[in-house]
Amino acid sequence: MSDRRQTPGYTVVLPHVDLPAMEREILAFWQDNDTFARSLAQTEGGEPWTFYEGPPTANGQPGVHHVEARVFKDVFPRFRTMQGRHVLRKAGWDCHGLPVEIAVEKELGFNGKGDIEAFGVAQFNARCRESVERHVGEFERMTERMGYWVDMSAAYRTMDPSYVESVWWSLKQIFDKGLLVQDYRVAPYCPRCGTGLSDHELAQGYETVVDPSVYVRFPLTSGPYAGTASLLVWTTTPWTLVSNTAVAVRPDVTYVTATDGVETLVVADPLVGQALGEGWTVVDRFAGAEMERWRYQRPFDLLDWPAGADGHFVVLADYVTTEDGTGLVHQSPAFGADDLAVARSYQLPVLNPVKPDGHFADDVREVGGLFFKTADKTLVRDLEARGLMFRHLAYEHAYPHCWRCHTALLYYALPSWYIRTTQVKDALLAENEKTTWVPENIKWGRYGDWLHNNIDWALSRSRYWGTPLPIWVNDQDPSQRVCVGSLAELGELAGRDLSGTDPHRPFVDDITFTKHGVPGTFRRVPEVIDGWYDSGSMPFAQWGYPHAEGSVETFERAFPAAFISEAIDQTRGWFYTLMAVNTIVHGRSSYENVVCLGHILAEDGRKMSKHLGNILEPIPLMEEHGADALRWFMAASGSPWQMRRVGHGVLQEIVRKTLLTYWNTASFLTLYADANGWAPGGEVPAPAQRPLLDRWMLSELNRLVSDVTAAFEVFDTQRAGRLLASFVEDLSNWYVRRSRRRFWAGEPAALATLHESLATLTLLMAPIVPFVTERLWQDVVRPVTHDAPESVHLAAWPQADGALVDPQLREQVALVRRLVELGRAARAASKVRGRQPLGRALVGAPGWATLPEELRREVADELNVLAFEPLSSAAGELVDHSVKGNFRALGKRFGKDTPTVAAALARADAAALAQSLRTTGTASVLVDGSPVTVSPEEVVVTETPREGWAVETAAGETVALDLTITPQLRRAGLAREAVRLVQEARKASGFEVTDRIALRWSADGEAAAAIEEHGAAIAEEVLARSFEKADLLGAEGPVHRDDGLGLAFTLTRSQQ
RNA sequence: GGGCCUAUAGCUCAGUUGGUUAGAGCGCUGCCCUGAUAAGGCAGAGGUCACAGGUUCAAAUCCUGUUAGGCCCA
Repeated sequence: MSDRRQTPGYTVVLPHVDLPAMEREILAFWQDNDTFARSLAQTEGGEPWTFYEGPPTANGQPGVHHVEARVFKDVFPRFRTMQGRHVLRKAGWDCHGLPVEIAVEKELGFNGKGDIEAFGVAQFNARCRESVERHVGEFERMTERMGYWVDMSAAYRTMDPSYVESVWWSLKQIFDKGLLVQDYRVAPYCPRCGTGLSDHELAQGYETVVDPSVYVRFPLTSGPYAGTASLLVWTTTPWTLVSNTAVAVRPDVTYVTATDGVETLVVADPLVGQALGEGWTVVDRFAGAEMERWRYQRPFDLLDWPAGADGHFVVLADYVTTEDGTGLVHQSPAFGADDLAVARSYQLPVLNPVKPDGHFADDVREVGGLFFKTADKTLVRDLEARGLMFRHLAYEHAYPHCWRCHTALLYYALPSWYIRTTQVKDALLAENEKTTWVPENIKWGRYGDWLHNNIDWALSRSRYWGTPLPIWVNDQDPSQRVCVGSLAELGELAGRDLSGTDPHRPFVDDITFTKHGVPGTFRRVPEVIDGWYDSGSMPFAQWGYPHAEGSVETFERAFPAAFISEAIDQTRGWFYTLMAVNTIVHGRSSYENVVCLGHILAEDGRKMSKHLGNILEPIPLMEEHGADALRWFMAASGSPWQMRRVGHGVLQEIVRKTLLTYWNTASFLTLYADANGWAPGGEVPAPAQRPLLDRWMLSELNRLVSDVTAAFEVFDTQRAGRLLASFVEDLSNWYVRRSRRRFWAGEPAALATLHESLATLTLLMAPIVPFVTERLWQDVVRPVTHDAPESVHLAAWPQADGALVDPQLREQVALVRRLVELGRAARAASKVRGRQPLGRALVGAPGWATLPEELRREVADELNVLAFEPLSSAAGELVDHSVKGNFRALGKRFGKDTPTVAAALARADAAALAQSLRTTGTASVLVDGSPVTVSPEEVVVTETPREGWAVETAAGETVALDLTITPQLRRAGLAREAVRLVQEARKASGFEVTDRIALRWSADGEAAAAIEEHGAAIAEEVLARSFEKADLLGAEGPVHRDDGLGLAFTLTRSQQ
């Protein structure tokens, strides 16, 4: 690989590293050694842990948000693989759908379906296919660079014939169950272009227009007001009154009858004034629910009502509002989605007198042949002539128009194919019940709510690039329909070999067949299906199930998935279709655990968009900071299930705080192991024989193993990341820092402890940051471990050794670190620099008395003090005591008397109380005149010395420093000062940390005395072979001087 | 209009089963330390924990409502 120094032991890790360059080397290493495939081969016999890849739509460039889900799709499979599970990872690409078509239309400069038809569907679809293949390449590069291990060579593509045939097979299952049906669907529709519009298209075409606003009387013919009152109905589309079917009211709204003395009208109570104006008196009030099925006389009699069909009565609907109009909404199911839904629930007919070109059918009386909008005038005149018009105004509002030709759109019922998911709603809810959602609230919230409000799945699309709906209809008797489950089956029906036929439009459109003895020809319906159905079919279609050889076995082994993960927008998308398709086809959902991620925002908190210019592209981002940094961010920064901002700042911080700290700890290990010729495997004391600090580190390590494992088991990468980061911090900034001298000396226990910690840490971090852990595995673990696997990703997940976990030691080291913090604060406040040794410190803290001497020395060392005395040993009159209640403990025992007891404690004689607690373990206070006994856990006693000390105290713990500096202490301080100057000079002269030196020095007075007194110690500390006082006049090499200390010296590299 | 999420320091975010000085990192200022580190330590500035009620001896935490932002659906 690069210029690394090989030694018999470790490969020395240099402190400075170019992480992105290192990652490229690792990618080559994995490729050369086929590591991913080996990890699968190695776990072949293991219990499967099934993962499904939700196929990204291969449309447009991959973005940073694609990295997010892909990190999760990689972390858990890597984790499970290390645990010995067999985790198949088959890539997939979603190829069909409107987004692809729109992108191609844009490339070709097209302007709608007419252009596509003129261009030719075959050529158009070929362009779509080409576009998909182009974008798949970009996704593959991003996937590769980020280290997402997924088998792209065997990727499923939803446009592949075997995939399409498998989807056909599943549709046939649904068709045979009677759940795939044709019905009407109301959608925005342009009568001039003859096409439906998507929501996206709709949004860009609103124009302000003036429409008639009419209030029309519908005389009641049944119910309590039959013949005496009329419903008052408001609409801005008089032309839809021709096909009026019902009037909707809201069941929980109060309605009234009101009269002006001449007539009586029914309106919603809140709208009486607004709808009727002045001069009306309310006669009666009733709930909307009471009005159900009151019949009325329909406004126009221009259409023949279908024989046997009901209609023209009041229906109940929750979508009715009392914001405008009259609270009574005219229903025309062919021209409103809400109307259609209501009509379905009341089994009302769908009458559509308007032809697809926007003109009334010729056989409609009076307005036959008129354009729908033009008919308004005629109809309004007619209503006025018959006395049904209550009020007629001009109404200005935004109305959707075709963005291409500016024709007013109409909401129009088009025949459409549905899957009756409402009929399997209970099964879906039951499947959801069995599913584990992360985060949990999605299950009952966003997703559960969606299931509860389930509506039938509108499956068909009047488009070109999609899985063709495999239904052939008899052109003479449309009730005869055949759903085809494969090309072979179609070939049999058509009487010719169709294998090798592209199962897309227009090729399948050309295939027709007849049935013996049945008049008419079967022709395919023109629609393709929703691309979401394709992706929902992936559990079986990715194997070509059931047609492809071996697909049945493969499918059954890998169904359902243990784990899937996508962003939150997939609740209504893939999470739903995956559950819905498989619940209908296979009788159960296809996943057990689902991790649902929040969205990724730009650094400015907004969505990334070209328009805003705040896009971060994934590959450049990874080339700048490294894929590991981006992966760590995705897995562990903030809450992955909430939306998060990504930017350079946060990635730099991850690199500096976590990845480089980890790296440099390894670098430190190899530096001193190399310097001392040490490698693991030799004589090393057993953990129990090692110093307490080592045992503490190993205790933390084994805790970490179980905690991180537990976090991964419940898919909590955030927690795993926090645990790992704080371990790295402890290892580097406490364990290594505190143990430096032992490393300089090459002490096996220290080196072994650090090695063991790093080796295990590397395994634990491998799923999240596979690159840097691989590098260190190769340099720090593999060369010194005779049976080490070739890659960290082929290694087994570590097991915690509970015997090494020592909770008491954990507490004690935590105390040590708190005391060090207090001591440092005291020093900072006293302005005595850390290099100046102090004679003694007083410590007052629960737990100090039992703290092992070894750990007390840690405190002494950090604070540079020579000795300790317990605060409590100082005579009472030198120490102030204060006592405070521990509310947490008191609250449990005293409940609502807690404040009283706390107040009593605060009033009590603190010194006596402390004394009693110290000697007898309990103390007594008077609460409301009666004595109450408290334990040490229930009070916080703080002891502070009165005078002459530098004191810091917190939460009942005190450190006090004796600031008296004797001449002896001063000389020791000067010696330390001299050491620092020499070390600085060593560094400035570019010496290696292991170089021996010859030192010549000169000084006067106290400095000279200090250096002579501590000469041997100084020499040892700075690795001086020779250490002599000399006249430096005319000395060779540069003379280092420090005027403050009055010291001058030269140093030269000593040979051996 | 409905469902869900979010609101804590200038910024990014922690904050366990409610417990009395609300934390960390980044950034800023000053000082200190340095035989690994792009590091580290101490101190300072910076908070009415969105708002209003309620429950409780005790609320950032539980409940209700409001406001603002986001996502999805109508």
